[in-house]
Amino acid sequence: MEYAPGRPGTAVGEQRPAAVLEVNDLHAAIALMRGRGMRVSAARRLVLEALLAADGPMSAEQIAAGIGGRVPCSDLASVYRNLQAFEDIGLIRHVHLGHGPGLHALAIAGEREYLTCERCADFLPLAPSELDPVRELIECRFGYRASFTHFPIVGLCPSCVEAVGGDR
Amino acid sequence: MEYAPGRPGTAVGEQRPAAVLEVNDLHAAIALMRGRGMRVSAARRLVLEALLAADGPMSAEQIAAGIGGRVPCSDLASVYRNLQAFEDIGLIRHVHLGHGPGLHALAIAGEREYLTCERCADFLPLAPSELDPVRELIECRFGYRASFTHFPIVGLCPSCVEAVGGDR
DNA sequence: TTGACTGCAAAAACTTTGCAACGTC
DNA sequence: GACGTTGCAAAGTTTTTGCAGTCAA
Repeated sequence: MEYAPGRPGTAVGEQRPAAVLEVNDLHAAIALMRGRGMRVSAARRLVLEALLAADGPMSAEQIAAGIGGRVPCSDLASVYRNLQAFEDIGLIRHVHLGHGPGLHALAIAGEREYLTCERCADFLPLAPSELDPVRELIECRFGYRASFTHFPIVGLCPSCVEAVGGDR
Repeated sequence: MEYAPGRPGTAVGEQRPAAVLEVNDLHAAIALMRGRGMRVSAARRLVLEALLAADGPMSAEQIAAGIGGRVPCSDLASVYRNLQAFEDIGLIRHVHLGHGPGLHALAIAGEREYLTCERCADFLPLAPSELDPVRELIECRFGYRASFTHFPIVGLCPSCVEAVGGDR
């Protein structure tokens, strides 16, 4: 069974926050790479195209396999290296939605934080501002400044809450 | 969430058995095992002793190495199998405090939820009731019923908030 | 006695690294 | 032409599985 990323549930927070990077297409991403002194290779283009075509975070393996497996994409090791390089310049970020491989997504229009369901693996991307009240409550009570960009809030989504009943 | 490509036994977030009541010593744990039809072997005793002696969650490797490395403990594969078995009956649970191996702890006197620091790896165990206000806020706003037993709240601890300054 | 459990070995899943050849600037 | 990047191979880390022998009930 595959992890099946790229299927956000009922998007509560789909209003795009103020763009941080303005990376809204391949050319902008490439411009950013050039600006940082990175070379623009075919392998890197393919990684970016896969991420742009996806509707959610992808695993390195999915990216290496190419979009829908059609594209004879680059080597998995190169994909990992490039994901790291892209993350270093802030072009992408990765998130751990439960067990399994880390998932990568473009850092388009700023950060995303996640709620994810441990039962059905659905996830809900949010703009950080939407979780600010949660963050404030946690910092007020425990002093910790929480971030849900890299490790999400895990729990049961509304459907699964209903499915498993009121308890638990 | 559950990423389990052909790997039975990695189910995350399956409905767990009712929380273990007052497993506060080796005998109670053994009684629970017997009650569930499990055999009580030397290897299993060692795992339990290591967890009882620990002052926090342990990795499988630490458990296999024995308490302080003194005990010629059991095989790592058996440790993993037994941790799985113990978790199946609700005797222990495991948590992912950042990258690295999963960490295991007895489910003594109910659950523990965690806040963990992504900078210094410190963690703060809490009784679930302490996080109920956070849970309520999340469920009210997004419908998700969050649980921080398996994946903690990740962020910066008070010391690291101070160390990195006001901005993040 | 029986079959659950163990230790050992091997492998799977995910990720990183070394290196010679290649392709971008 | 220089050197950053690639693909291949190998290895590292964490966890799982197969198997024959062992041991708890």
